[in-house]
Amino acid sequence: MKLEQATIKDIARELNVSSSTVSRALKDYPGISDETKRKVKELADKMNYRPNAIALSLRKSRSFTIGVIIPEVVHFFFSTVISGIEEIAFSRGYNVILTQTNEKLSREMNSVDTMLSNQIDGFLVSYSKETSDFSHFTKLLDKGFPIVFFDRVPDIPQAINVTVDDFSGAYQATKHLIDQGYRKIVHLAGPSNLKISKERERGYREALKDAGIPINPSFIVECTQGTNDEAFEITKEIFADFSDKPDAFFANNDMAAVGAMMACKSLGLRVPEDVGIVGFSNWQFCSILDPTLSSVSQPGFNIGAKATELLLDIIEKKISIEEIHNPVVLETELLIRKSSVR
Amino acid sequence: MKLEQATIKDIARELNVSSSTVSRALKDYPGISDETKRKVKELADKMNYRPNAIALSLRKSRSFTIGVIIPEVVHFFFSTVISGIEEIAFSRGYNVILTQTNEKLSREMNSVDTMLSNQIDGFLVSYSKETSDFSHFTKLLDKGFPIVFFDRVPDIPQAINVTVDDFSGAYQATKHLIDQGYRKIVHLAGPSNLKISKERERGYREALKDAGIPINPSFIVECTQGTNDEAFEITKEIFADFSDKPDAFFANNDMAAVGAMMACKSLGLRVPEDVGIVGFSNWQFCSILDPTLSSVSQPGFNIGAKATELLLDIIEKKISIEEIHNPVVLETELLIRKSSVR
DNA sequence: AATTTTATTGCAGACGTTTGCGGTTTCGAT
DNA sequence: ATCGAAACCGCAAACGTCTGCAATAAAATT
Repeated sequence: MKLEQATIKDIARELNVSSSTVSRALKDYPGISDETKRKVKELADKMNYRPNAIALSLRKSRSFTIGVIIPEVVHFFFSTVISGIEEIAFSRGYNVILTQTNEKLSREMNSVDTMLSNQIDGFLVSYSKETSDFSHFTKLLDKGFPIVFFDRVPDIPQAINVTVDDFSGAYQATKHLIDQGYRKIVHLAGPSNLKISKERERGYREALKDAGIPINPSFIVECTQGTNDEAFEITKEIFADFSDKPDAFFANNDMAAVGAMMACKSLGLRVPEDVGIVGFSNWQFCSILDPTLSSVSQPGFNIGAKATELLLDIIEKKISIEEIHNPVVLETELLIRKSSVR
Repeated sequence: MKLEQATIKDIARELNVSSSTVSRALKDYPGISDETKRKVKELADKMNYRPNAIALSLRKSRSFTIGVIIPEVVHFFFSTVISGIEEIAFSRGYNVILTQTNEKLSREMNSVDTMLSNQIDGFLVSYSKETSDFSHFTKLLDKGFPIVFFDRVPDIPQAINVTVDDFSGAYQATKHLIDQGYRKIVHLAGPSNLKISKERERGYREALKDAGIPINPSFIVECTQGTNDEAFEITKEIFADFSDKPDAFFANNDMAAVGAMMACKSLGLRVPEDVGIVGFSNWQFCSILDPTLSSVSQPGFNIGAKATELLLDIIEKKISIEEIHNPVVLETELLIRKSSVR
């Protein structure tokens, strides 16, 4: 079922000129008569000529395609990032090829391989939860291959990273809870091998410290899954087990916050009167919950857009890797809604 | 910054054989001595040889890449579909290249063009709201180029479509409301140029008809945007303007249902006691709303998976286009939650 | 020893483009 | 009439891979 696409050769044959002439005419090279250019362009139009990008890629060893590797597509944050990536890539004439790792390292490595053999010009990656060894990336980085990491970024010197200010977001969120009079704040933390989790926890700790509130280690609970069911169970256990009941939750992500909220409701606790809750990420649903959920917004679209701009600038050598000494950190913003204001 | 990838030629030079021999050895062609094969493979391994997919594509005029065109990535339903697409494509050795149209026809046509010039093997498309002329697709279809449409599908004979049973889902939802004793059911409809909107409305009408409830045309209101804000306003207007107040809402999508729910709450109406609400799509947030939102679930992942399987089967000529006489219709399922049970 | 078979490899051209370099016209100037 | 310079165009090679065909060498057959 192949499409019989017209090629430069076809045009050349029809017009009794060489393919070089056609190629040059189409590109308005100097040294081709206006008459020839006109004829070539006319025929090209008529034959519906479309340059074969594959042949071009081979010739130039460039594909004008970037590879995106993310853990999961079905995720509000990541889909927003993709949108940002797609937008910039499209406007600058690049294609986006996409794979999700489903949080599996093996698949991540596999994807890197097939994308490389497809001659992509660079990578945009947010690595999987399983990834702790980055050699499949450092090997490439060391050869000068363009890679930009976003959101989940590795702690290696060569890497170019685009992140949000997790620390500040978490700090603001916790401080806000304190300002509202909450004192016994539980932190539903994320997987400890992710830098973002650590940063958010650090923000939480710092805010407590600055307010002179002692940190209760048992108030920091790791939610490895990050699902609302998990957080629901954990929250119920907390209220059942602890003699010192908490009066607020700062969750590592919105889903966990929802779980906590649901658990509180099921225990007859009112939000925000009895318990304050703040999430992280500002997913779509925050504003339609009851009560609406306060959350730290991450500019997903901008992350994608910024990372792509950086990558393309590097690919097109508009900037050198050395220029980007320090990581790009985008601002987070605490959106205060009803769940944390009493 | 190009990656100095080892090529077949490099291996050939090193081993003092021709590139043909290397090519054949790597593929275990007959007629190459085991000794040569061993040496070639060893060196290929050592040199970290990776076949150049671009060169292959050029040679075979096949790219093992499929193009996906969707209106928006940041959309629970579509991201789920993408996930299904990605899963099947990956397992069958295909790449996925993605673009979003942002509901713009011009961008849709543009994407078709650049993907074609990238020699993709086939298309997976859900067209934009602006698209009413399908000539950019029919031109290809007539030449036998593989395209599978999903969700938003055109009503043209050549097209191969994967949809869900919108009619049945809407029918079930409406019937459920009737069974629960609601009588004055408003339908928040979708854009009328989309087939899915029409099907859903048809299901709504049919269910009313079968129950012997007369259809009130003013109870069918088009929500062109499909946002909760829009539905919020529309719902408030309905309660303000109509002397005959409705007691239930069946929305074309979940966001509209949320808008209706919020409007009801703001008017002091209780859900589900005073007003029953059912949405469509079963977005993630349905089960975390208060009350939880009944909705018709669309198997997004399966839609993506099924559409991709079909497309790849056609590409690989496992099935002929003629074989697929009637469209693939996947089942929808009404998930009854609290918002519609009194 | 001559001939055929078999096993193993190489040549060359193709996929569609681009591009350095050289070739042919044409024309004005001497 | 001769020369030089524009102006215009074509040749051929290259990107990396595959493959039909031919070639060579070695082994088997007569």
